[in-house]
Amino acid sequence: MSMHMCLERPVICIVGPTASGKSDAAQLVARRLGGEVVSADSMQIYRGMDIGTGKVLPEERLVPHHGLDLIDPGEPYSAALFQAYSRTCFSEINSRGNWPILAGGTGLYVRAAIDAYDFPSGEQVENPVRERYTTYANEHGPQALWELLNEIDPASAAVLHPNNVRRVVRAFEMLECEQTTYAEQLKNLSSIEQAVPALFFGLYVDPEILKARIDARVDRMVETGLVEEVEGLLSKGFREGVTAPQAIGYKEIVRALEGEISLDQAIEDIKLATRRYAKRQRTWFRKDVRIKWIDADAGNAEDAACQILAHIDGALHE
RNA sequence: GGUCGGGUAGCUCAGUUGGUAGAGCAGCGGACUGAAAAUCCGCGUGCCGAGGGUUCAAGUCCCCCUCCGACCA
Repeated sequence: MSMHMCLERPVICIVGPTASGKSDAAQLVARRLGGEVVSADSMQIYRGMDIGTGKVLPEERLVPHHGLDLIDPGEPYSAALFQAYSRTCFSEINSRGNWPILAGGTGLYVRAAIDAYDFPSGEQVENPVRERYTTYANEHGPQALWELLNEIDPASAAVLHPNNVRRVVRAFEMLECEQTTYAEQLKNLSSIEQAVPALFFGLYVDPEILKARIDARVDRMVETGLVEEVEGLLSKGFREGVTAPQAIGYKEIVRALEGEISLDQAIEDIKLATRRYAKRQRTWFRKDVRIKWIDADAGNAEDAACQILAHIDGALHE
């Protein structure tokens, strides 16, 4: 059950694609406003994954940060957990008299934090249903699994592509564990309802410029020890994780370390995967009409922060 | 200088006996409420190196020029 939060100050959301400069801008806004940053990033929650996720390191933090280093790479996590976590952060930050600044590129986490997303059966992460149906799809094919869903929940099957095994499995989970259906939850979202007061800002960077920035950033990651970071994680059972080993920058270095590809190839693969990720982020955030887009082509965090602060000022004096 | 191979989409290349062209990758667009840096769907973007010729019709055949590569001098 999501209840609507009352905060004295709206959550300042700063979103955008990877390498757009969200983290720096968020810090500067927070420092100026008297705020604390809450990261909405599905990979920065993992301890030890620092360089490859572009995490703001402790010595670089100008204000308190939340949402970083929440769990070990082997542990499961979910948007539902992030919803509960982020809202706890918001109310605590609020009670300290500070501004909550939500910054991140994981669109689902941002929406879970701010919007009236309902996660019916609480915070439970693991259940046997997921594995059972995934196995079924592996053995009988995606189409067969989809047809199974179509028999018991045609409405959900209708909005899911048979090849999207992940979502079809998720639909079964909702049926069997949560007394709701995939289609039903989708319908509830047809109009955006916010559960938390918020102002949205997006950092926009021209794709060509962003590509150059991504390339430079990946090179810098390798120079500052990405390979060593991955080696360290591997020795601590990194492979056992479900989500963490899928992170861009990590899966490619693992392949290089295993001799499947050269390091140079891994670096190229990381750059490409990051670019494609940025593309998906652009698509996700583009449709959210609440976002006020800030020109961040120059890559100047101070400047971006100033623009955001000016808009906040404007919004408060309306 | 000579011989051969090649010049087709951003890249790598296909293209039957002549009927104005198609794959992969990249790119672009999109979906997405419990793995989301994940998962999934859609779209070919073209002076076929330049010019001339044969033909109803040329990426395809002929001539010439040009560029790249290999080999021979």
